[in-house]
Amino acid sequence: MSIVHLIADIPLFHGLPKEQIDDLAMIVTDQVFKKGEIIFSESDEGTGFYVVITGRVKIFKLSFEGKEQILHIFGPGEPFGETAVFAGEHFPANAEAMEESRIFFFPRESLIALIKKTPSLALNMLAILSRRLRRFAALIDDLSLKEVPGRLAAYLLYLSEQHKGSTDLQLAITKGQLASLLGTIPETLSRILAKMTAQGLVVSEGPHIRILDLEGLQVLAESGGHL
Amino acid sequence: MSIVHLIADIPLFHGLPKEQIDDLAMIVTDQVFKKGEIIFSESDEGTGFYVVITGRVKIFKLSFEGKEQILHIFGPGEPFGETAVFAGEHFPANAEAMEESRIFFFPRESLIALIKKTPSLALNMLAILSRRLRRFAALIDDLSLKEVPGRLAAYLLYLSEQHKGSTDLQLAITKGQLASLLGTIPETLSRILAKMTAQGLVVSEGPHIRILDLEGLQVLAESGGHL
DNA sequence: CGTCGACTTGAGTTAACTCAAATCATGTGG
DNA sequence: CCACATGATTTGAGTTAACTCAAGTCGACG
Repeated sequence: MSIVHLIADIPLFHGLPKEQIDDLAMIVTDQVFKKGEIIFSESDEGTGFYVVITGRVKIFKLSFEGKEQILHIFGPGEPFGETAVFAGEHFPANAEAMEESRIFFFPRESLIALIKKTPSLALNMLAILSRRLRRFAALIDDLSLKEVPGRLAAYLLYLSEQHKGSTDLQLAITKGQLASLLGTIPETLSRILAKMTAQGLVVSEGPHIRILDLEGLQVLAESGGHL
Repeated sequence: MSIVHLIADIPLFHGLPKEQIDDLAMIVTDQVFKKGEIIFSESDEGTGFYVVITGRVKIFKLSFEGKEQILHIFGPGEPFGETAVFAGEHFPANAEAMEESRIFFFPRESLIALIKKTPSLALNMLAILSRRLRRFAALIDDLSLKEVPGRLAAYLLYLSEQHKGSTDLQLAITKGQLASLLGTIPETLSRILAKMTAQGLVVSEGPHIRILDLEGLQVLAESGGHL
């Protein structure tokens, strides 16, 4: 597929006139990152923003001792690194390709110029940032006010919703990564899954998890999460 | 001061032509909330956004058991509740006046219409949301990867920077609220302050905290925080 | 002076952590 | 096709930071 079509397919740019898409195609940088490659680091200067075309990218923070907290996992069509364009000089977190990924990079000035010309793009961008703020608020809520079982239950319910309410879930990430996403470590996650299984809430076999007691999980997620 | 001047003084609206300020003045709702009054709750529909004119407002989440996590404390000139305008139907958290506060309310449609007309406003708004995302990322980092002493140290250093590097700090909030801001409880905060005092890092007398060992605090904040 | 809220301190409990080791799946080179 | 290296996951044992509950202190204000 041509660069122009790939850009036009990015939800952020939906509805843009052809001319401006062409402009974007002129200035885009097309890159491929291998699995595990760092796209940018926390201290790097943010000279532009990125969009995932294929593959997956994780945005994460690292503690002093090396423990990681995943903030986002982005897939095709999703932009990342935009806050550096609008707010500051450096990126607030690290970005790494979780698998071989094709990434488009757009320099800062062109995005700002484009937004000035295109109100609908500004509103798209505002909507995206607002949704992320909302997700962050939920994550803070979870980290601060819920225990790990509650977070896991909430996550499983979220996955279930994504799949139209299916109770047959396939993890797209490893359990270690899930642990990092939930703000815990693999050992703890493993133990809690074992407990949930013992209580008949779920069945877990490798990356496949089946929800047995949807209501039970809901109670767990809402009540802060004591198993 | 007139409504028009008050609106023109809001940083978000800086640089707007007089005509549009007048438009805003026509549609603004001017409200006063007493200390402790709820401005909106998590489940409320977000039909617009707010700006603090005088006083202070806290944005917070509540756990099932009633523990609170403060997400923001906003003062004069700062907007809040905007994410509901761009992203969703309901507010993602609760808002309460921490003291008697004068609050302006702007309905959703007028803000969106204004942004369509005014690219610089869009960029202002994007910058504000980006800065908040950044702050949230830092908070998530703290909650997930640092222990309470590290968070407290980081907060004290932040306060010191706000006051041009002064080591004489005056808390603008109660220690209980500080605990909630740091994602802990008053008892824990009290104990940690006592420990820090015992180690000669700070002196704490009521709402007044003096930093004795700036470097020590920096080490504590950066290293995750073991006292 | 008494009450109320804010703060501190003590004692006991626990969720989640660290460290260590065993198990399992996968894939590669011989 | 097998043996071993690699990474993911699980399980066990011990430790700890931070929590809950309870009690007491302190200061401001009516």
